[in-house]
Amino acid sequence: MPIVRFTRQRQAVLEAVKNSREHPDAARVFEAVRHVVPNISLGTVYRSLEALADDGHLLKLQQPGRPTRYDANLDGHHHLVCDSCGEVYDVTLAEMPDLRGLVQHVVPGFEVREQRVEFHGFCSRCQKN
Amino acid sequence: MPIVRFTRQRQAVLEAVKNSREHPDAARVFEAVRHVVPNISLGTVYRSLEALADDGHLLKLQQPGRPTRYDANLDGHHHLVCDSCGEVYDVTLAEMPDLRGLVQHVVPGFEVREQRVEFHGFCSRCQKN
DNA sequence: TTCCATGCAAACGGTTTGCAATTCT
DNA sequence: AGAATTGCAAACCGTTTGCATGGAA
Repeated sequence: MPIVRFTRQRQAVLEAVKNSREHPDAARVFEAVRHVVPNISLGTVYRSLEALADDGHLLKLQQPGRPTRYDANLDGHHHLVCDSCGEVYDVTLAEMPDLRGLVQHVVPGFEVREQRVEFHGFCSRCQKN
Repeated sequence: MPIVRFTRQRQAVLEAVKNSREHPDAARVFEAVRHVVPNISLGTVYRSLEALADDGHLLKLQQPGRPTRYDANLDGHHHLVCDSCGEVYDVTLAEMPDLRGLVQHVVPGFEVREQRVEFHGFCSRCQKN
């Protein structure tokens, strides 16, 4: 379902994600947006993020077991996830081999659309544990 | 915390995952285990799965937005995820390039432990939508 | 003047947790 | 006798949804 009305709320939500240097989740976006649209509701933030992601304005960054984060950086890039604090870093890689061919034939009839490479580990801050 | 007592419940939970041809989630394991340990509780199933995964007896297969699935196949393998029905297929790849080196230097001090490649798409059944 | 979008609050679903009772491969 | 583990139920937390109101096209 495409966005029909680009309302004040949705603009503010999009701006909030763009202006954030991290990859904020709904709660953080809510915090930030309240300063612009004081009586916005959390439900609207969720619906706006969903709509903006569906429309390709945002990237949905789903971390299992953690709140979904959103990313306004639309370039093809990969993610470096700290397994301790959950922080997600963007990683732009010049050369990422296309691995889809390796898999294509394994499960008959499966249509491989996308490969997702995530690198996991511990950021410098969390290594001190 | 390592498993100290390998109780009837935990054995049954482990067996249930091993005997399942799919990658069952806690609810499915609960179903299966009740036939063996009738009055086991769902909480215990969760705690057993967690403990078994921590101990390396099971692999935790977290799909964002979907219930966590468990995998008794401990060989290094990758996953092929149907974005429509959520089914997860194991994929054993003879040659998987090590991509960690590409990333190592991007975020200073980050210790890259693991690379996770997931292939997403649609299984043959779901393509008929 | 539509009907899409919002605010609110309640519901949802998977998972976790507090606690007293049980059990000890 | 001590400590790990269990069953039970309630709490948790991120997210979704129903519904009446509001506002953009």
